[in-house]
Amino acid sequence: MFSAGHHRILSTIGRLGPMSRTDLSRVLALSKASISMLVRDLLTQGVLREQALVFGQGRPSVTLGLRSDAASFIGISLHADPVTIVLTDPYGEVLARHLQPRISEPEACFRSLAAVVEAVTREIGEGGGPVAGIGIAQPGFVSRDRRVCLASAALGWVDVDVAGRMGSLTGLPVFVENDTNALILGEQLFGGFGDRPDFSLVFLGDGIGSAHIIGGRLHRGAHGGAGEMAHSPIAIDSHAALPCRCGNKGCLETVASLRAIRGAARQAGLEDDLALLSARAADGHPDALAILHRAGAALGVALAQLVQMIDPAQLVVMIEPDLEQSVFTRVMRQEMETHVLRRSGVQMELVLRAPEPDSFAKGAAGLAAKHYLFGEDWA
Amino acid sequence: MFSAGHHRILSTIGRLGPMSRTDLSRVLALSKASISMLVRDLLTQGVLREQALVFGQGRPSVTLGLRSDAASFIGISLHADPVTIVLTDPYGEVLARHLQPRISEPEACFRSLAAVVEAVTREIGEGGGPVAGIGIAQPGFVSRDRRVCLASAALGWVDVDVAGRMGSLTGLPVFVENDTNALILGEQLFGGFGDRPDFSLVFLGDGIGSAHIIGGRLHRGAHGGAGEMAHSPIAIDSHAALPCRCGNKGCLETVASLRAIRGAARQAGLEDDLALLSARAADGHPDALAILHRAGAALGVALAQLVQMIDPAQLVVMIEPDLEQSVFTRVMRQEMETHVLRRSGVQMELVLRAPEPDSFAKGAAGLAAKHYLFGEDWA
DNA sequence: ACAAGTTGTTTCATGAATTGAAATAAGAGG
DNA sequence: CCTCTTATTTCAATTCATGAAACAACTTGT
Repeated sequence: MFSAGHHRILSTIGRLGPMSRTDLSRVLALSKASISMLVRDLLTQGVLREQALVFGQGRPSVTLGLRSDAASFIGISLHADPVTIVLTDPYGEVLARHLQPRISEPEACFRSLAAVVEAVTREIGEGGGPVAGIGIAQPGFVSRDRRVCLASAALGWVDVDVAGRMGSLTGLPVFVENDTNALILGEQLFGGFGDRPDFSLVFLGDGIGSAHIIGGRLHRGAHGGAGEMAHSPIAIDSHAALPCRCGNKGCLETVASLRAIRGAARQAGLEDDLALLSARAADGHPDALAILHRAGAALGVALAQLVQMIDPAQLVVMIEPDLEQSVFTRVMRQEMETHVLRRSGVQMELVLRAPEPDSFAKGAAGLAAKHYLFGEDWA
Repeated sequence: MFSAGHHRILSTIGRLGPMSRTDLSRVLALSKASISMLVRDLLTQGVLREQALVFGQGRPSVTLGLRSDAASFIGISLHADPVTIVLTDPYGEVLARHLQPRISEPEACFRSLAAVVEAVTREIGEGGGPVAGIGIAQPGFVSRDRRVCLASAALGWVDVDVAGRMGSLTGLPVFVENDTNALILGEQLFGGFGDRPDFSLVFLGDGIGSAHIIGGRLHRGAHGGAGEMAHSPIAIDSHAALPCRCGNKGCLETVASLRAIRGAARQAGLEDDLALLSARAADGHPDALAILHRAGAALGVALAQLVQMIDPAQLVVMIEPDLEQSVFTRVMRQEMETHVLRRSGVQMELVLRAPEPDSFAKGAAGLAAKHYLFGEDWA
């Protein structure tokens, strides 16, 4: 379909936004002649469009952008129950959304998902292009080729050939990825931060996950387990260290996860609702303050360790808006900063971001979009 | 000098060891025709040699190896006082070694180093090829282009154009790198472990440093600060947390560095010698045991965090042989393992390795060797 | 000893990707 | 209307890599 040259152009425009042929020639270090030919192909194929004239000295340049109806992508999140299925355009705009109960038995799960994919594909109207692929985000470990779920505790899956089965049910290319990894890849492609070769993402939910983009590529680790931080021993020597489901004590997850925070609130006789807890803390309720302080401090220490080890240009923390304005975030930030050595003039950017309900599914769609735009070996 | 194709062949043989043309064609996914031509060039240029016949079915294959007299490389370690300067061949074999006092004032330092380089270059006899470049390993931060020392606390340097000055003094290409980074790059090239795309190295000395090879490339971080672990807050809530020179308390360095171990030994009224301390611990001396146990446990926790976050295929810990057989190492390993979640059947390899006196200088020479073998943009 | 089979290496004409230089296009500014 | 500047296209040439076939050098079986 596309040659390597075509993919280089598409991925550049996908990452850096619309630009002229001359810009492309500069960025890609290719001759104007090559760009001219490659762009012509992409225009006739209906993937790019000439979308504006930019006037300066000399002949105006024509900015080239992705056509939003070039192709559509399906993203499926198995991160939580209900399962989310979205259809997006190449910019990550959601064109359609479905929710479904999560089914653990693989075959039944795939059949019900395939039925939704079928329906969504048929529903595409004027605005959307043909579906180019399916991305699936799921908790657990995924094989390096993004086809097989090696192990997922949450789903109870071991060595399930997700891409194979879904592929033969739908006839579309399928890409499977760990949920947090899918999330960061979605951020990378659709997040609108331009081209950041090195950044990390931490997701705070009922569990805690992190993922890293290093040198522009997802870092999956030698065994696909990179980014595990939920069981980092943070409160290890504290006398109050809680036992964790992993068998150790004092894991980050036992203090800072939303589940842990709600649990601590219940134990203290408070409502297990984050908004209420934050409000109580803001009013000065000592137990509420203590719980959020402890959780924020623990996460802050873990973030500091991440920053020291990985040194990302930017750290995106996905956190419930209910917590964002609370003492939790304040303490987290402060604790992180005290434990990060800083060379003068050098600063890492910390970004707080509220997870949207579609975040994981959009990330999953991004997997398919990356394959379409970037080609076979983009990660 | 060499084309990209030539570099691909040289780097493959440098990393994976000698191999036949047909092997190269398989590994590099290039046609036999291309390999044939490229190899011919390298043979006539005296960089490769046909070094053995391997008999199997059919025509025997000719293994191609790097000629050890193809080129020599100079490595300079500013890691500690005395400065070490070595001359190596492309296999990392040390052909000559010089020691010099470390001079802080940049210009004087460069002049004295350049004089040694001059002398070493003249001394090369039969065995060695022409000097192809100089690598410099130094504590502190280095610019992304490996030319400028941005900041080095140990040397007191800020924005010193090391490569520029040394280059004009010697007329050779110069590459500067952080000392721990140079060490891991040396391990990668000369370590004899073949081709490991993902591994990490921790150096335990008076300070503690780590470095990571990710996807076959050094991970330097967005600000060149990746791998910092000396100030990871490990013993953070312990009542015995010691103040650290960084201003915080409970940093890894305050417990596990050799300096800290020796300091703790002195405080306990013991000799500040690692071998003696290990021996005492082996005899059951309670203070010695406590000191080594505490240090080993702290490092073990830090290693666990590293493994969880990065998930390397292999973790090389460079540690004094005096400690290697002691309770320190035993506790370190055990503590690390209890805090690493393991998926069944998946194992990370922990390698203990004694630092040689030339380790840093050899790593530095490796910088120049990589440039020679791999071409401009290898990291 | 000889033929057949297997694998490694080289040769050569071909094709694809990319390029530099020149030509052309489309504006701004006088 | 002319000149200057910058963007884009055209075109012939070059570089790079390739597939197929030839050639080489061994092992194995008879």
